[in-house]
Amino acid sequence: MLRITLPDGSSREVPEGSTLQDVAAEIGSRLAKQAVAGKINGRPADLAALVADGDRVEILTLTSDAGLEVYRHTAAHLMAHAVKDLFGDAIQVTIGPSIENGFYYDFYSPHHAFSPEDFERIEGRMQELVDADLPIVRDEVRRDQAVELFRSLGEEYKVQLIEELTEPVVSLYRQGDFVDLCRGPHLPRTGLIKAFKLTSVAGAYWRGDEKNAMLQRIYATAFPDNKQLRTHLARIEEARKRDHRRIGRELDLFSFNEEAGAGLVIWHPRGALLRTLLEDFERREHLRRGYDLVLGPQILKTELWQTSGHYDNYRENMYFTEVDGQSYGIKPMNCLSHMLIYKSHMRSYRDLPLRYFELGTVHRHEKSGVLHGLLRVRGFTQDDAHILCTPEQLDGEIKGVLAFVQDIMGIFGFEYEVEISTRPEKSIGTNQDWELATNALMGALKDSGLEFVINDGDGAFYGPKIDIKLKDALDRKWQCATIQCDFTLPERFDLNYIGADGEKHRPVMLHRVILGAIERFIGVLIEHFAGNFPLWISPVQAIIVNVTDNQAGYAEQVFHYLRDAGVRVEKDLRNEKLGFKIREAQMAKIPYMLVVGDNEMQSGTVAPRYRNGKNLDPMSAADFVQHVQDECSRYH
RNA sequence: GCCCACAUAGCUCAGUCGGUAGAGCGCAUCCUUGGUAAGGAUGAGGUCACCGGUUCAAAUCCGGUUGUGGGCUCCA
Repeated sequence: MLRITLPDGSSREVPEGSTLQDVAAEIGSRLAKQAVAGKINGRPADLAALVADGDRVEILTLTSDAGLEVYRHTAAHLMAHAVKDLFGDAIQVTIGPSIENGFYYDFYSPHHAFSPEDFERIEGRMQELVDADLPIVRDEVRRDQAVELFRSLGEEYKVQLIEELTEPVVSLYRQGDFVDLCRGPHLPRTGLIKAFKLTSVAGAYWRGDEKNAMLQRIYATAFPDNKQLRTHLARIEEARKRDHRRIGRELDLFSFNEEAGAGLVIWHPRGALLRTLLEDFERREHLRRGYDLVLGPQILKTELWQTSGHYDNYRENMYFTEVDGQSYGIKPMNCLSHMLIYKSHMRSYRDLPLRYFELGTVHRHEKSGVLHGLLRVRGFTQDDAHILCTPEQLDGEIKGVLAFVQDIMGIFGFEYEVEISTRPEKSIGTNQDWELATNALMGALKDSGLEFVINDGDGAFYGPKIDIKLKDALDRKWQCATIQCDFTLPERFDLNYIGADGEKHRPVMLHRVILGAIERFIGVLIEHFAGNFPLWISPVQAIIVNVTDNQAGYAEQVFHYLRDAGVRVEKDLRNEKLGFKIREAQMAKIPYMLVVGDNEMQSGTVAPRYRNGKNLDPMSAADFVQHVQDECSRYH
C-alpha cells in the first residue's frame, strides 16, 4: 500500500499502482466523475499518472480555475486536431494555451486565411472528435525522437520549440492520429469536452515578435456545459452594449472623422461639457493638494527635444513642423516646459517639493493598427504633473500621489490593479538611483496597504514606475494612473537646488498622471457607468418636458430659473406626447426628467422623474436646485 | 506597422448571377393637445468611402488609398 496526503492534510492508503483517477474514486464516486486532472506534489498531472508513496495529491475539477484551464487546454488540442484534419499539410500547428475565459491556437497557414465561415466546419469536426470519444494518451520520448517525429510530420514550429527545450525527455499527447508536443496535463478523453465555440480569428506574430512570421490565431471558448457557455456569450453581448464607442454616438458625446484624421477626437457639446466638468474637478483637486497650475506651448523647438532625449528615443512617435527654417516638435509629453519653469529661478531646498500640474494636450503618432475609440488615440490630454523634490522627500511624495489616486478612484468607484515595474536591461542611471527609487515606490505601496504585482524588468529606461490599470466592460485592462521616477531629465536639463549645506544638489523627479489621458478615462468611465453618469458629472442633469403646449411658457420660466441656478438643464417643448418625450430622455440617460403639466403650473412646481423610472414628489424649482446640489455633494 | 475582415441615407442594415438603389428609425411639414419608455399622415435625403482598372454595363469583379473593426506588436 502507498500512503498519500490530501490537500486538507488528511492521509490515505491506496494500493500500489494507483493512478490519480483511482485516488479520486477512492475518495468518492462524485469526485471521480468530476475529476479532470490533478496535482502530485504541487505539479499538475494527468488522471492516468501513477502516485507514489508519500506524495501530496490533489484532484482538480471544473469548479477550480486550474481544472478549467486543463479543460480549455484540451479543447485547444481538440481544435488543432480538427483544423489539422480539415486543412492537413497546408497548415502547421504552433501553440495553443488556455486564456482567461477561453483559449486560442496559433496556426501557420500561408495559403488559407481562416474566416468565420470556416468556424462551423471546424466546430463540426470538433464535435465529431468529441463523439468519437478518443482516448488522450501521454507519451514521453527523447528529445531527438520528438524532433524526428515532428520533422517527419512537417511541423517545423514544433521542431523549433523542442530544440529550444533543455529537458532530455519531452511529453507528447496523442488523440487518434493527432499528436502534439505538450507539457499537459489533459483530460483523459475527448468525449469529456461538452460546450465550445470559436469566437474570432486574428493575426499574431510567432512568439509575439513583429520580426517573425504572422500566424493565424483562432480564439475560442469552452465551458463545462452549454448553459455556462450561453451565459458567457450573453455577458459578452451585454458588454458590447456598453461599448463606449456605441454609447458615445448614442449620447452624442463625440465622434471621429475620416477627413479630420484617425485617432483625433471631435468633442460634441455634451461630450465637451463632460470633459470640462472632469477637468474643473481635477484643477480643484490638484490645488487642494498643493500643486501649481502651469501651462506650456503646444510646439517647442526641435533642439529642445534633442536636449531632452525625446528626439533620439521618441522621434518616430512625434509630429514635426517647420516655419521660417526653424523646426519645431509638437509636444508628445508635457515635461519640457515644466523643466523650463523649474530652471527659470535659482531653487533652494526650501522651495521643494514643487508640483507642476498641467492638463496638457499632447500628440503622438501611434501606429495605425492600435487606435481604438477613445481608449487609444493620437491627440489627448493628460492630467500630468511633475514633482521635483529632494531624495528625502521622495517617499512622502509617492505616498501623496497614491493617496490621491485612491481618493479619485474611490469617487468613481473603479476597480483597478496595481503593478510595479523594475529596472529593465536597457536603462540608464546608477544602481544607487534605481535602488532608492524602486524602494521608495515599493515601500509607499506597502505602507498604503495596496496589493500589487511586480513586473520585473518592465520599467521605463529612465526609471521604475507604478501603473494603475482600470478594467473596461470587456474586462480589458487600461492603464490610467502611473507614477514614474525619472533620472534623466533633471540630469539633461541640469536641474539643481541649493541645499542646507550651501552646495548644489540634483532634485529627484516624479512624473505622474491620475486619470491618465482624459480621453481614455472618459472611455472607461462611459463603459463603467454604461452612460448613466452620476449627477455631478452628467453633462445634462435634467430636462424639462411639458405635457401640452399649454405649459410652454411656464416650462421656459422654470428652465431659465434652473439654468441661472447652475443646473445643467435642457428643455423638450416639442409637440409630442409625454410618453414619447420621456422615452427619448430616458434613452439619452438624462438623470432627471422634470414633468410640467397643468397641475405643476398651478402649484408652481415640477414633477421630477429619475432615470430609473422612480418619481419624486412634486417640488418647487428652488427645492429641486437644492436637491441637485445635495445629490452632487454626496458623490464627492 | 503587421494579419484578417468590413465601408450602401444622419443611425441600424437589406440589395440574388455585374444591368443604374431599398427598409426601419431619425429628420421636415401637416393633423393630433395627449400625465410618465414610441399617436397618425405626407415628404425630403444616397457621386453606394475615395482613386484607378476590367467590362457594352460596376454598389457588385480586380488593384491602390483613406477610415473602421478583431487581434499581434507598442502604449496614457
